[in-house]
Amino acid sequence: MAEYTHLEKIRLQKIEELRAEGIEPYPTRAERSHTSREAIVALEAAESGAPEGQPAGEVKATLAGRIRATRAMGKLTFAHIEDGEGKIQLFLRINELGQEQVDFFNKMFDLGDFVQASGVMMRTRTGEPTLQVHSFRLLSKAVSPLPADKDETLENGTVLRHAALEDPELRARQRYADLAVNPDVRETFRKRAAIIKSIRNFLDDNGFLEVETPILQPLYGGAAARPFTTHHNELDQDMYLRISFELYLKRLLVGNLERVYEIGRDFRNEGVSFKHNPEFTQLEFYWAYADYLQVMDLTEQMVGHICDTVFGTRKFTFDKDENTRYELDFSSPWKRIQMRQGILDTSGIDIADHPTAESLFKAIVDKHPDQKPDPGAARGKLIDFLVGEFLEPTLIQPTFLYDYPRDISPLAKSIPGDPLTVERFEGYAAGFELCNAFTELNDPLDQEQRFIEMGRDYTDDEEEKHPMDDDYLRAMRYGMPPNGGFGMGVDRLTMLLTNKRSIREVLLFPALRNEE
RNA sequence: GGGCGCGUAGCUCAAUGGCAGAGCAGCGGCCUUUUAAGCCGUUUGUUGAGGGUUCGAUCCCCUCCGCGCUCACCA
Repeated sequence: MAEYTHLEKIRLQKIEELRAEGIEPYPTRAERSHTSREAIVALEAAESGAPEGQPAGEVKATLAGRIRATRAMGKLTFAHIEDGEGKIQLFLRINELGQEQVDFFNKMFDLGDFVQASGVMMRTRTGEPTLQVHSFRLLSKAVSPLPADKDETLENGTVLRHAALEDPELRARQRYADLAVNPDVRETFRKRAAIIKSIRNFLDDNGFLEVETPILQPLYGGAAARPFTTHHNELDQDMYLRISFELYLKRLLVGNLERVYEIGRDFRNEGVSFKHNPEFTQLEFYWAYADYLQVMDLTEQMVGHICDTVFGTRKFTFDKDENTRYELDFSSPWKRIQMRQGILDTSGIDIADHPTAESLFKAIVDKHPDQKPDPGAARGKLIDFLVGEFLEPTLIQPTFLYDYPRDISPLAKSIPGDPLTVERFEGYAAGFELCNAFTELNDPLDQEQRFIEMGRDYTDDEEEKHPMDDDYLRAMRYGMPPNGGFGMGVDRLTMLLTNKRSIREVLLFPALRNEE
């Protein structure tokens, strides 16, 4: 049973009074002839002069929206309502409505209520497009007041928001209220939708087939992450929520689907941070007869396409923190840095001189006594450490970092003649990882060996071990075409392109702890 | 999980070891072109929860809950 606040009790009382007067506060149907924007456009069209010198016609409109501000002045009232496209002013006057109706509006209508208003478009003394209301009705009564805010328009035209809903917890927990009062939040999620649509259009136009693979899997794989575990009662079988799409999508290449992609949710039972949410949206594609260099080219084209179609520019501002602003340019080509060279340039260590973990560990602590790599780490993990400490922070402009150590890339194909290195790249921008791709391993015997190594050597953490996927190996044994694969976090791309510092700003309902 | 910080009215925020405040919102008035409308009056609190110290705690201490930053973790 809800506990009502003082403000809510007053509104509940109004609902009763309305019903007592025979007015339904939640009518079943609504009418609307124009959105706020359409009404303003129609007014401007009428003002700009009817064709062939006809007098400007009267613009009649029925609008619907939520009351966001009211200014009652006795015999007349101004209000702003907001719909999906913006705000528009209502003008209620006794001349058209009579004193009783104006008083009724002022007494019974509150901020947050949805209303429908019919009338004629006009301009006020200050020139603001306004609906002169001839009739109005309640569409939906709000019991709880929206988090109050007020917009002040300064003389230079900028809008200053007062008492806006800012608490990040409240905004995430009550996203509905956040969306209702913060138009920029709505805009972010429109952008996000447009980004995903743009990805689909690009891949569809390049001959890729969109597919759906299991989220609920008997075995997880394709990434190094702890899974969520669940149970199917009827089958009496433990199941996992997928941590990647990779192994299922590559099964499809075995089945002669040559270009496939999936956009969907991955689940990783890991920590939560400004760039990690337990569930996140991933894009993966696999492209038969291509290698990682071709995938690199396609990545540039795809991200460029997103920039062009959604934003109309390839230049973006990203505020890393209060004091750090990056101007990013996603124009082709991106910088390309070979990992060995990049590590040498930033840390002074040539990993090619150190083919064993022991040797590399010694080189790191000799050269950088302040650094604390894990003494028990495998060579690949130490290389990863060097990248994270020295190289990654320098990758501000969009950059492909390529040629990765084999032992942290169990699904990627080795470079011919270099058994320690695989054909793999990651795309970086603003210092963080955006995407990950490689020439996919298609040798079933090599793959089996990698699974064994991963289960045995890669980690002591039982949870992180790569489980052997026998069905995947069975698929590979039928023959898999050489191919290039790609994965990208859609949330992180959206963060970069919309200048949001936290993944929670681009997720409608981010994971939060239960409220008490 | 570790460290640091925050939690006060519907929203944004003050304040103090001694009656808990402002603006907005709300409620009652006045006001026929306002726009953070204005003017007069006025209501609203388990100060995140629990415990302790104290004559007295919103403030000091402890525990817990939630959030933020950060480190760890996170191909």
